[in-house]
Amino acid sequence: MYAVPMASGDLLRIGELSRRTGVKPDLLRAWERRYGLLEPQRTSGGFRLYPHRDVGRVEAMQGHLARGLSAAEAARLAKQSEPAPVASSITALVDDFRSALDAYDEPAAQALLDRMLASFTLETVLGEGVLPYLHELGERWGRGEASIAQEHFASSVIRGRLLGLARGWGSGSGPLAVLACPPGEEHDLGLLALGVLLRARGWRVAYLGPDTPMETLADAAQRMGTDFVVLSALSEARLEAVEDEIVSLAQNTRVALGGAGATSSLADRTGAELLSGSPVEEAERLAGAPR
Amino acid sequence: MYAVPMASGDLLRIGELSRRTGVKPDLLRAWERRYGLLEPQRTSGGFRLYPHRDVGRVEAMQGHLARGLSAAEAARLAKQSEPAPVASSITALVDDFRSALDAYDEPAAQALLDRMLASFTLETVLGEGVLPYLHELGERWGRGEASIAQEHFASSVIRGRLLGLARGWGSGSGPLAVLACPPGEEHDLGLLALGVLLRARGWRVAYLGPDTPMETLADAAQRMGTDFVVLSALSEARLEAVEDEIVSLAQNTRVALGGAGATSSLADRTGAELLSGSPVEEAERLAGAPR
Amino acid sequence: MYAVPMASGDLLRIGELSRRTGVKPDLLRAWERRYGLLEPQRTSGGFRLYPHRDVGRVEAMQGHLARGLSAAEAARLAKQSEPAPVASSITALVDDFRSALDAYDEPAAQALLDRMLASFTLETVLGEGVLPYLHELGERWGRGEASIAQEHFASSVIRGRLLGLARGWGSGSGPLAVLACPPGEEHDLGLLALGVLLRARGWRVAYLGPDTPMETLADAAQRMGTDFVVLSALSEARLEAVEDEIVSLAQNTRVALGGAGATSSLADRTGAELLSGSPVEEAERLAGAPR
DNA sequence: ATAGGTTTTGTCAAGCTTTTGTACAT
DNA sequence: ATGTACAAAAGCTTGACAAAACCTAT
Repeated sequence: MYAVPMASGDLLRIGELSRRTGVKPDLLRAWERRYGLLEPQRTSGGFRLYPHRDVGRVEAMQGHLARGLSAAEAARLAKQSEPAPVASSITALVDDFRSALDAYDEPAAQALLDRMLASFTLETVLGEGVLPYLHELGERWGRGEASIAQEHFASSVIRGRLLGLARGWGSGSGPLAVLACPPGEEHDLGLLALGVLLRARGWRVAYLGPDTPMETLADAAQRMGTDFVVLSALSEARLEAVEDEIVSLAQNTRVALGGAGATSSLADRTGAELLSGSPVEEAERLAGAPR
Repeated sequence: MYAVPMASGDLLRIGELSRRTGVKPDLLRAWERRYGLLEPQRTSGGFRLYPHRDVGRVEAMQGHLARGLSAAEAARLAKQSEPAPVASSITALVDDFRSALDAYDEPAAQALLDRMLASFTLETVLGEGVLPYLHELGERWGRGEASIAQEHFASSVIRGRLLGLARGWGSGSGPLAVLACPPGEEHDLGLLALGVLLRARGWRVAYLGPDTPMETLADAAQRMGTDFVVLSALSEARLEAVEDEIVSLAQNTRVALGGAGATSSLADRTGAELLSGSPVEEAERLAGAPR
Repeated sequence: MYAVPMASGDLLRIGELSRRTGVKPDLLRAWERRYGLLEPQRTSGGFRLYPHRDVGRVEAMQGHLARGLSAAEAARLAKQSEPAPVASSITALVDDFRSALDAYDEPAAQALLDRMLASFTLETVLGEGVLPYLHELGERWGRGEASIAQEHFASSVIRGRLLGLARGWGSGSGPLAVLACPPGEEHDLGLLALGVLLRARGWRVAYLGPDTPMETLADAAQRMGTDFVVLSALSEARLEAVEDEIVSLAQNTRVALGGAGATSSLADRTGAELLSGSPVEEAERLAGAPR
């Protein structure tokens, strides 16, 4: 039964496991008895000895309970979800991705995107891979270390990929978001990422893209019967230039302002919401996802 | 794919049909009784259930009434003017495609693109479907018949699809073309189509897209060791503004000018080639396609 | 729709489903009783257990209700509608693809191919989706776990798609490859995949397909002035049967042997090259991919 | 357009069972 | 440490009910 010599070291007794997880010993035993959550070794005297990894398992159990799952389900999941597959870290892939784009090597960049998407969630790929890369590229350009050609080349590759992920994003029955940049604003990749992320959470998306006149936006929103309009700009001036139109739009529709150009004072003045976080954060918040 | 022409679809009860058409339930029942305008199914309990298409029929009825016809006549016309059900030629598909985009119906537009691409060659789909549609949309906008929102929405759908077809277009060993629009020029879909068509003929493509500064273009072309640069603009002024740079670029590299803004005199003055035909024609010519 | 197997996944009790959708438990039960909207499993004690996907179904129901449909209609649509096409990883898509083909669900399989191709590169879709599936299907058939009908069904779906991707692959100016299977060999999907991948790298391809007499092949190669002939077979015997013809063909042209039936000793004896890797690897190698 | 009857659908209650955290006796 | 007990929370089924929506007929 005990079998296994158990090479390793750290074994916890039930009191210590309880202290580390905040779960009472009685309950730990109940979980073991009822759901087989843990399978501790025993001392010759019968005391339970838990391997250190069981701390994680108990915490997973708590997490699932907190999300509202039944105890039986929570235990089942906590037992099965041991290994985090841990592909090579995303930062390594992003480094390669940067190199490929810097060298105008489109096929390599595409292959790296494939690998990122295969190993990580969409949120991670965008939030820790693609978007930071774009941000950094913009800064490098500001410092004269990257050419506009490089930025355009990279943008085109990424835009193609995002639009590919977006195909069909107008279908379904979720809430509808209309996405656009104000007149003069051409940087739309962050907004595009937001759209894809909202889609991943079940929303419908209608994408109008860069440099969209406000009259036409209001009209389109009305004709689609939308629930929600997002305006995004890197430059605050671009948003301020249409402040009045935002005010009137916000009277009929829920409006949110995003991108570096969206400030809280502007949001206050116009009656719009402010999306101050990254697309990943804001998509999560908007979709009310507990995650 | 998303498929299916949607045999059935949603069935509306009389209240909802009334809400969508603005015609009171009593009147809808009267039109049914008196003129047989509609022939709804019934629930087991006797409630009327209208197929979605009846919305259109009621709207047609309203239109005829507004033009002064008698109710009997209006109903007769509304009943007979059902749209042709089957679309098989590319023009029919393009008609549907236009309708879908006009209605901001992205999934339907995607499904139609699927059908076009499944039934016709890329050259046909672009040359007789997508590009003429874009051209027409531009003209409708010029006449105030289409909004910019519609143009942006359609552009985004089409751009996503073209970039999808373009994925991996940098790989292989064919001749390399660098594609860009001059500074200030934002209309790049024709150029994108050219790139996809060149790719279909075995070329490699590096795409820099709209609003590309000339210095950076020259630099990128050199670093990639390109054989060929294409500059495209709808506005002649945008090309003339960089005439000198084109001249110097053309001394080291083969350069072609395309789009409505490319004129033979400009080509003559700069030493560049002129792409006077459509992307389909020019791709065929450039790739020396035997047909 | 795709749904199906899905052994695991987290299961929600009615309270949690209610919390996530905002629909009261009573109403969820009523929808189940009256319209069969959901079909939850039960615990041994009789509690309902909903798969996670039911959240989407309930949300679809809510969406349709909000649009004014009757509850009965809303439920009907919510039941039939696809789960929201959420961008997900290639492995998830491949799993669904496998399930769809196993269930003889051709539209679902096509839709999944669409989504894979929209979101990933051709190399990834073939190399990690379609080809492994075919391989596995062959093995299952060998163990008697899959029927011939299943294999035929899957083959025809995939062949149709590959041929669609292949359209126009003879045009352009890249190197020309002639692809064929030797007499008696009917398994050509791997070869077809190789052709599509070579095409994606700019080659021209002439595809003669399964069961091609060697005289025909030699004649075609000569008349097209080809650079390269690929012969592929799963069975080594099929290639050995035409060993002499391969020898003479290889004296005039570059010849490569692929498929499980191609062995290095045969390649040595005939003077042909050996393609020992997967179609993806070999296409990359042959086309001298930059990588 | 009104009147009077029917169907549909969300909500609630009563009475009973299962699940699960905690307590306690051995 | 084990096993049992217990009570709160959450669920189940059946049945009923009323507001909203719809019907026909006048």
